[in-house]
Amino acid sequence: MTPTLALNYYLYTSTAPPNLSRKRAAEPRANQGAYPPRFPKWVRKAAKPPMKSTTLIEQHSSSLKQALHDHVQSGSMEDALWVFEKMNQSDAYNWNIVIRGFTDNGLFREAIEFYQRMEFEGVGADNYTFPFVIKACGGSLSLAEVRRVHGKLFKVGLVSDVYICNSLCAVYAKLGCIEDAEKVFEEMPVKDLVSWNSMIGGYVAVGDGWSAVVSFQEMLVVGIMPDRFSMIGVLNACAIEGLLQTGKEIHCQVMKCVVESDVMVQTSLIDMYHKCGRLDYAERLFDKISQKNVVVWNAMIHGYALNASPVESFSCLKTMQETDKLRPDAITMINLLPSCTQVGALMEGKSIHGYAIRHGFLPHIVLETALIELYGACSRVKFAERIFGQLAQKNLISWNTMISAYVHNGRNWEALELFQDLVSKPLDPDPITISSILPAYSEVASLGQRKQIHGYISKLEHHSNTFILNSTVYMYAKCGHLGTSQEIFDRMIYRDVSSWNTIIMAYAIHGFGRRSTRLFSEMVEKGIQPNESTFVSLLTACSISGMVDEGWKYYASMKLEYGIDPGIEHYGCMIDLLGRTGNLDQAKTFIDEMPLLPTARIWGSLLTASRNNRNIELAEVAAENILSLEHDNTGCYVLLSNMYAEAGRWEDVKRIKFRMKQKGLEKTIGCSYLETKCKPYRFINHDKSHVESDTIYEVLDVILRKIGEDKYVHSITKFRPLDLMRKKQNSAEHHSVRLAISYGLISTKLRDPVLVRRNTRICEDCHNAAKKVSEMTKREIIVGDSKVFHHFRDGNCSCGDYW
DNA sequence: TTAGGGTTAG
Repeated sequence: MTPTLALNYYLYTSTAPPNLSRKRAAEPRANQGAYPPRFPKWVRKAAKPPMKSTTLIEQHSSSLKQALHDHVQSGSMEDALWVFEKMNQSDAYNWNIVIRGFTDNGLFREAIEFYQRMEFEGVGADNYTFPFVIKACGGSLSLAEVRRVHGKLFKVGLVSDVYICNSLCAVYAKLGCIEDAEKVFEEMPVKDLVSWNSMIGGYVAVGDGWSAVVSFQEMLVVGIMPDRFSMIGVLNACAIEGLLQTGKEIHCQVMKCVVESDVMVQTSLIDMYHKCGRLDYAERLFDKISQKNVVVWNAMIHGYALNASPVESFSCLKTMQETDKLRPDAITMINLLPSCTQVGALMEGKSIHGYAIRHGFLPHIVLETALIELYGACSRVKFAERIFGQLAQKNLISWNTMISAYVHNGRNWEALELFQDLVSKPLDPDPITISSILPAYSEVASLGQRKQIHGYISKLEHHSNTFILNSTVYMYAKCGHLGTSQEIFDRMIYRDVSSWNTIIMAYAIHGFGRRSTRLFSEMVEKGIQPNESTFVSLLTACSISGMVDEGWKYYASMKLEYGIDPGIEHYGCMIDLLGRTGNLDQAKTFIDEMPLLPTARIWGSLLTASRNNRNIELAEVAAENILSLEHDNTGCYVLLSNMYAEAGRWEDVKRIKFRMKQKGLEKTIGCSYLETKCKPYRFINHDKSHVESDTIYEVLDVILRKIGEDKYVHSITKFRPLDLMRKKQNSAEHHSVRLAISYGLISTKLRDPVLVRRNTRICEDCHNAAKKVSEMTKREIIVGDSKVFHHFRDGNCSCGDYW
């Protein structure tokens, strides 16, 4: 019989099994795997224990009690039960010790079942029994059991016991039922320090930092002196709400009382300063701690990651190991991984993964989720999938992380499938799930499917959540329905800074920069404080709409008026602006002088600028830098190859193709999508699969004749004959975007715009043709490519011919 | 013999 089975055998039969093991019933939790284990029904339903003679036991009752204590304290629950069966079982004291033993050893289910056996045998539970039982109910996350025990308290007249009420407050809050905790607290005739601490901790547990701070202040008003637990609780509350000033005041109080040198309080202070964005305060405090433990080092590593200082995060790890001779634990790994994710440090992330395996930290759901995020961010979807597939337990965060990994890597169909899978599970999607999946809907789903998800969201508990509405606004903008975005935005009762950032960005990607800047002014007038993302939206608007002077003005005001330091995204927008005006040298100098390490996104901006200004040398520099950061950036290879082709450098085209083949990379097949009457249609170049293909081609031929593009004309004319032949093969005449526009013109209402979406950038020839078609047909044509939406009207494009 | 505790995923 295995130790766990033996333990249950004792629990229900009180008869010794033949091969009694002296081992512990179960090892303490090393990780968050499936624990405690489930037991077979036949063990649970074993017979009621027979009555035994207690004469001998009574003679040795004192030594038996000592033995019971010893076994419980050492976690040997099997032995404790063996002793218990020899004791006086009408004495609640003995039952309490066993229940406490189970609870302290994480065997919550067993604790509850043992209490039920106590009830069954008619032994009256007392004021000591219930705190242990309530704690066990909390441990097993059993709200129904807590309520049952709570009801019992009324019957036995213990509903006012301060210890029991404190336990109830803590457990209700832990299970997310803060109103129940508040009710118990309010009805307590006597409240002590622990009661207040339980409520402060309870508010923190449900993420309500403000109420926790108010509770703390009320506690001081009624004359109760805070202890270390109060300080830790209220500092957590300040961290949640970003209340730096209150946090500093608490720090002053800490300095005045005995808890000043308490390392736990100091860790909470450090964490609070990090979460309030004050690395400097956190560092100063950290340096003063003479005896640093792993937890305080972990808090520091986490703080650096939180404040976008990944290098410092890794330096911390080094010093912790070399100077303090401390061994990193699973939490160290969890705190380090976001730093790897931030800078795309795949090798370092893999080392951490290896370390975690070697040191037995896995399975660990938080650590594994952090690994999924890392691999997702580093485009290693297969690794992420493998970890996700092997998770012993999946929680909502792990599902959300895997969905985000798919979306981040453009694997939108897989993301949708996974989301559907999640919906069929008992887990309820939360605002993070919805905001993660909506970009996939905006990329690949049909309008019908998007309306379906919108309907699904409106039935969710969080349907009016600002976070979800912001994502919905962006989803409609990203799939070309800017009007719907504006309608949802207008109907929002509460708009936060992200709502404004979203709508500014929505107009930005559609090339309506003026509208974006007007919205920014409106936002400021309404007293909304812009943040870093506001300026990303605003600078994107200026960049896409070619508003160069305004761009520089906002870039300057960001720091001067709002005290916001430019981040990598802002620098990217400025390089786009410089590229637009043809200042390639300035753009390169800008990159060289940037205080941040250039990322692939930065080099990507330079590459776009080089392409649009036909500077192959600089494009090569940019591309090499991108490929040194992202070896499998297919788009980068393709763009460079197209530039060589346009310049007639066919040897270089061959060289790029060879490199791509060597790396197993394939060019993304360019597709154009059109939706009419909620039916999606997909076109590839020279596509003839559509049932109305003949009509589409006939209409296209007529249009091309009318706009003077019926003969092969290319933007670059200096080709050798052989090159011209190669070019002819790639003629834009029947490119997918033209086929989609042609079908759009004949299948939609006359006054409606034709909306086409592409998975890759629209080529220059089709861009020119679309301008002419809009002029000739007097129809608005909208083409959303992989970067921006082009609104073609009266022969002009909203992008100002730069994209 | 009872209650509350620092760092951990988007």
